[in-house]
Amino acid sequence: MPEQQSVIIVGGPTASGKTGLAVALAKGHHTSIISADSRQCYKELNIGVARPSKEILAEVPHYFIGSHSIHEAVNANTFESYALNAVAGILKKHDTVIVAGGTGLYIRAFTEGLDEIPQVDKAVETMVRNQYLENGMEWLENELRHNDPLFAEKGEMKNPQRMMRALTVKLSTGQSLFKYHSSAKIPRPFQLQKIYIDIPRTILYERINKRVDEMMNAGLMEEARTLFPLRHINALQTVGYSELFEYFENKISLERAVELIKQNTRHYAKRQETWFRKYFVDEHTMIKSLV
RNA sequence: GGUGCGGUAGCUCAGUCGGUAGAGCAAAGGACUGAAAAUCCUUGUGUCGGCGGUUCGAUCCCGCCCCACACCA
Repeated sequence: MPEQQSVIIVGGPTASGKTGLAVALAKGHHTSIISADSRQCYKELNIGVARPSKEILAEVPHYFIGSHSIHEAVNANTFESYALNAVAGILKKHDTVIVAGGTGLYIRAFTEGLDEIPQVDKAVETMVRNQYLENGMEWLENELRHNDPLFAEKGEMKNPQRMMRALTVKLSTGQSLFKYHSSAKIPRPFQLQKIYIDIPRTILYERINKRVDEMMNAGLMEEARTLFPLRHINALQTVGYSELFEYFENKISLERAVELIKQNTRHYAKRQETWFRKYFVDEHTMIKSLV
């Protein structure tokens, strides 16, 4: 079998040590890293999203770190094309690329592809959102029942985010969101190796708690304060920022905010584990425990 | 020392006009194809502070004790 170019995926929950492992691998293969992280890609976010240090970024070329603005609409689709494009470029000079990150959906979009769904009508999207904010779940439920019975029957009818998306797709394209879905994986022109970092829950939680304290010492509060006026932007619905925004609004104490950042980060890590448990189940996966 | 108010799930508390009890949060599990660090779903047996008494039956009534808080001395 001929030597093939390959992509090494490094996944794991937040604070599990993905950055360290990815950097070591990248150095070993003399190659670059593509971050698969839905928040580290924003140039306005640094401390709170545990972006790799300047030193690390200078040592190993990174993609999708500080590459976008919170004012841009970045999503799984954006990442899929961005990453495929970056990988193609890197593989012209190297045989291996490292893709490391904690956003499961992005990694899957990159390795397996998303189905083609036409661009939705911006005006429709805004209308749906405003109507929901004004009239609530009942309105969303009724609209979906009338316009997209398929989703109403099989979709998550208690999840406003998904419901809004489904309704928007249906109203702008005339077809149910579910009609666009196929479970087909899109083949990629490279071999995949997957590494999952598995750490005992209690140790992971200790690391998270400690890291949050370090972030606060590093100036997370100042970073959040400058972003406070923009707090309604989607990209800022982020653990570490939302809680401090509440503190700035005098809704909770600083002590409570820090406590909540830790707790919400733990929740986040748990959700990542759930996602990855499913994604990393195949013969190409290597489970690596760093403890 | 006296008086008052409490002691119920890991935490905050509700409740049982006496028939062994339930919410929120935490925690755990899960879903998830253009907001994914988001969004959503599922899961609640605990000597109802201790020991006695009354009762067919007490976590609920009575007595004593222990603990916490508040006030008075």
